[in-house]
Amino acid sequence: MSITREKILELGENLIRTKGYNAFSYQDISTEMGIKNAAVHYYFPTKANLGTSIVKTNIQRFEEMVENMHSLGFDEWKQLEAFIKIYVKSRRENKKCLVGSLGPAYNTLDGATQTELKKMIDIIMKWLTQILESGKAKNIFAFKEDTQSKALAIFSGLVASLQIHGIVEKVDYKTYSQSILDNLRP
Amino acid sequence: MSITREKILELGENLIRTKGYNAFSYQDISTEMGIKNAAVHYYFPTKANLGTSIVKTNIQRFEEMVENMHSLGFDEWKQLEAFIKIYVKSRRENKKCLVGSLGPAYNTLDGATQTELKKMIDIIMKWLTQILESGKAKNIFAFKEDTQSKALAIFSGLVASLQIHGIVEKVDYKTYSQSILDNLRP
DNA sequence: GCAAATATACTTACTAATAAGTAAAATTCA
DNA sequence: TGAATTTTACTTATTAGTAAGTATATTTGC
Repeated sequence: MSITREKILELGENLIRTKGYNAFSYQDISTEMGIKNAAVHYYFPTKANLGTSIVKTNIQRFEEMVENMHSLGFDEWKQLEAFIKIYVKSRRENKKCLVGSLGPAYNTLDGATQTELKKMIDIIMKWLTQILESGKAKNIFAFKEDTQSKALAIFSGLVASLQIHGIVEKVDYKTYSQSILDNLRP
Repeated sequence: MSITREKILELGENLIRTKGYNAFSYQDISTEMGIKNAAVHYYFPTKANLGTSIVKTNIQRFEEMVENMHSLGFDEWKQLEAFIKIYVKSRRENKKCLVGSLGPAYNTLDGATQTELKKMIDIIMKWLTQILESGKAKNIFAFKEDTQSKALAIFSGLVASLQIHGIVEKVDYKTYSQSILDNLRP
């Protein structure tokens, strides 16, 4: 795959995660890369196309991580820990996550982008629910709510706390993210 | 206060909460109201001005609600329940909350709007922390995490679950929001 | 091996639409 | 009347998107 294409995807993702989908333009990308905006259109004919590709790339990245964790024999605790680490890293880099960035703009997104975002959330939620379920069975996790609600609470908590932390620094993010795990301890 | 001004504020807030700050225009408001875009500029010279006013209105609304709950003698449980109800209502109306809508666009907002949004989050977080703290002391609530983290978890959970629920309907929102309270039961 | 054809990776130079914002005139209302 | 409100008629800037052209590789046919 082309290096230019890859760089556009990377820059586009960063722009979405720092300014939001409707606040970034092809000019932002082209200027940063020292190319013309038509060159960006060469790789991604429309902005919707670029947006969809960015979400697709993220789904792939997540699925590769899960596969990787399985092949490394990670247990449920270690898997959840690794997932939380993605958010700790995002916080450190002052970036929101893709779901939190695109979520509020959902109604303005192209149909294809909406479908991919929906798919992404679905994949993450399914994985998280399954991890919590089997972790509970093995007595690695303990919680009283139903698994779906617990999964949504954890995921939502990570997504929005990233946004809130980007605005007010109330609690240390590391402390907060650690409390998620502590709270699941049997 | 002018009825036109009030209607602009209301419409603006709805637009932010359904499309996001950077996706709505003065045209959206003026067309909907059957006036010209210059008339909107008469009340709110700039978009930043309108955005700031919308956040300020929301702060006021929240503070009035808290005052009202105090004068009605609501205990900590009832207060938290009332706060959660705001989110259940938003979900029913298919709207995100202001914090969740403006959060991802924070870096693109005007300085004054940023300040107000920061203030709003601060007020909500302080109130929530205090409710949890005194509720715990009275044995109305029980939780093991530190109060700040718990407050952030609850607030973040409400904010982002609204966004996620607007995209995928995994869990019934009522069930989810109920689990927040159930989880705090001693 | 080499010329012709074609694909790749762009640039130049636009267009059409929409954005925020403004100055001045017209209207409404008290 | 005079102040508040709203329209008319703009400007300026930016946006996504496109048509046409170019240099450089790469492939294909002979």
